[in-house]
Amino acid sequence: MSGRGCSIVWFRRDLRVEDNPALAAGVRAGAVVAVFIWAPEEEGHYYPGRVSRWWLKHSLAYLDSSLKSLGTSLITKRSTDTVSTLLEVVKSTGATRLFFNHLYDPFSLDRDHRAKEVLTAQGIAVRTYNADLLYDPWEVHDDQGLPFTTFAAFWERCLSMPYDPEAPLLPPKRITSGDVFRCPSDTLVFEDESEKGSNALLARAWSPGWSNANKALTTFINGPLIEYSMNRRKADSATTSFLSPHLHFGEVSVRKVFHLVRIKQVLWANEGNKAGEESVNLFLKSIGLREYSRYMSFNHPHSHERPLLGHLKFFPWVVDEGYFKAWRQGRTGYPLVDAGMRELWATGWLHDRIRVVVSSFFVKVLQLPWRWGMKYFWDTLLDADLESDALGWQYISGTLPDGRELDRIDNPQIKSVWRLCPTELIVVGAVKPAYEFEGYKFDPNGEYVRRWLPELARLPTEWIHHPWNAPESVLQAAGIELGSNYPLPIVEIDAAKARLQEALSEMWQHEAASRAALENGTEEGLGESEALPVAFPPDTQMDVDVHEPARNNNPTMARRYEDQMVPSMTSSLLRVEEEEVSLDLRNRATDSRAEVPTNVNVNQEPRREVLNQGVMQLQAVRSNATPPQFNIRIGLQNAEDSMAESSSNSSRRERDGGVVPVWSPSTSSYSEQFVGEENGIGTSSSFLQRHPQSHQLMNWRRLSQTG
DNA sequence: GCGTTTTTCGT
DNA sequence: CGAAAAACG
Repeated sequence: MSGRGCSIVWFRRDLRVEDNPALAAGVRAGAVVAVFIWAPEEEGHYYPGRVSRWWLKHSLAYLDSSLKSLGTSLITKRSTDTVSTLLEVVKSTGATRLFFNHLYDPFSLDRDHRAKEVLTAQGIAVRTYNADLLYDPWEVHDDQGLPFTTFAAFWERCLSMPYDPEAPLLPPKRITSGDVFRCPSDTLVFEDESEKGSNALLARAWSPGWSNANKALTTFINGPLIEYSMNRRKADSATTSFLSPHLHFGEVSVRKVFHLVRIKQVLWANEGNKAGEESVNLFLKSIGLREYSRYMSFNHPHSHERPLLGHLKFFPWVVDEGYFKAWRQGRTGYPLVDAGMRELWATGWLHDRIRVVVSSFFVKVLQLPWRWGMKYFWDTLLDADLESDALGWQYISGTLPDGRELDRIDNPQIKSVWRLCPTELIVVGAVKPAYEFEGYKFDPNGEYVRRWLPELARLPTEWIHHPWNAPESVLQAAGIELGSNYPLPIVEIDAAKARLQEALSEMWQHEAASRAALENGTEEGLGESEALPVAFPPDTQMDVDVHEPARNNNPTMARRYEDQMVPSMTSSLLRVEEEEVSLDLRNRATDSRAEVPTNVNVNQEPRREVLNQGVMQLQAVRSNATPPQFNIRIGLQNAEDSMAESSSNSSRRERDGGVVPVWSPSTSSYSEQFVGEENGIGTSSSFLQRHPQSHQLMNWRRLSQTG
């Protein structure tokens, strides 16, 4: 593979030189031009937030200096069209090969697919690799070759695959630089003047860059990991790994994390250290959730905008921007929620447990549309990650096949103890006032609340999580005047509970009506247009500050059935409306599909729908009649690859980078149908028990029909 | 100790 | 809600 021309190594969210298969392949092939392309407008509404861009800026600088010490440097390009920019880079450097690592978010799946097609058509050899996951999504499936729909089963399989995840690669010793001088870098601007001040503080707490990521990993493994199972629920303990932003940008490979952690586990197991072993399992589970988020995103490319189970689209969301604002500012009147929201705003960071608290409060108490919350997380979290956050919010909203349901209100009658969903806010037990509020579980001494809500700092612990119950004298002594320097609860919990039940019964009513309509064939019966997910509205319409409604505790407030509207919080840098994009893409995909190179032996069915390559493979695996097939294969392969390919089976390895995850935008109709199918379900769990396979079957059948 | 009841917890 | 763990007697 060496010889004429150099290789482009296209860096994206794999900003490291160690265990970077694309870089390693480039180095193996000869001279390398490393390039990073900044085209955030392509991410649609998910233009990275301020802190995320701050991280990226520093991570890129770090990568550049690492590459320089190895013999080349990082070319940076500003672009509004990544694929044509790639093409330019190829032309100007005379490259003949392109290497990059897989991403699994819907934007990347589509863009990478196009990149591969376009460059392959230009005679460029495109090779891609798994660098982000233990296993590529299409490697993990059940015995029938179908993707898992529950996390537990998925993760169990991951941990018992017939082959281990790849061992991490060492960094290259030296990189032969391609003709980088023929391809000048653009200066990338990641923060504007107004953001610099806020960003200045970040550097005190965080150090982006791949070798800092390694340091964080080592620190964690040698320190807090062993206590992980004990401490994981404390809101402010420094016992998490703090790896998530590093992992998001690929500064450290998850496979390296996995291997090192596993080694520790074996060690502790030998010593009979049960707690340590358990800690590792728990930590690995959180790694597994990250894997699962990619898995879900790959198999259900719309999971960042549509509930996976369809009933939620009938939930009457409270569309109240005043609530939304109060939540963002940490002025809901619930100390733990408010402390969390202020920490998020101030630092871009939240402990996982607090994320659950604030997002549950958002969905279940305020009943605001979940996507608003997800968008806010995206804009403010240092480790904002589309797939992980989508999974998290869907989990909270009760729309995952294995998640808990939205309406988990326990035994209201039996014991006059009720909870608004398990771990979240409230556990009432008349007997134990100290544990009346869930806050005490995560923050038993109120230290976390006091840190982030100085106005409550002088309140005794007894009342710190429910100041509205405190006697007036106590409040006075603490210098608190509720409704003045700290808000009264924005929503009474009982009122919220009643409203939630009301909303849920409304949801099921609508859902049943819709199902009935479907069965009668009168599909349009119940305001489908109203209930159908709508894409993002024009920014102005949702601009949060345009019209702030008076804070009303009025129970009859605006409710809407569109859970798809997301206020725009970033200054509008968006290029096009989403519909336009997908329309555009649909055409493009259809047009280009026929042009997929078919000069490769494995590409036996070039005309096959490329809708979801993972699925295609899995079907092949299941039937066992044909080996897995990749409908898109890159042009030039060497003989080894072809042989590996033709002898492949379900447990094949993809070390040598033939596969690019493919998603074509016609999936939009696919997901709609998925949701549509699920509308026929009364409760997801019972349905799944009765028809454990129906998810996949209906799903995949639909898929092949769309072809 | 061990059957029974209570509490916890869940991606 | 239902399984698993803890607490009870």
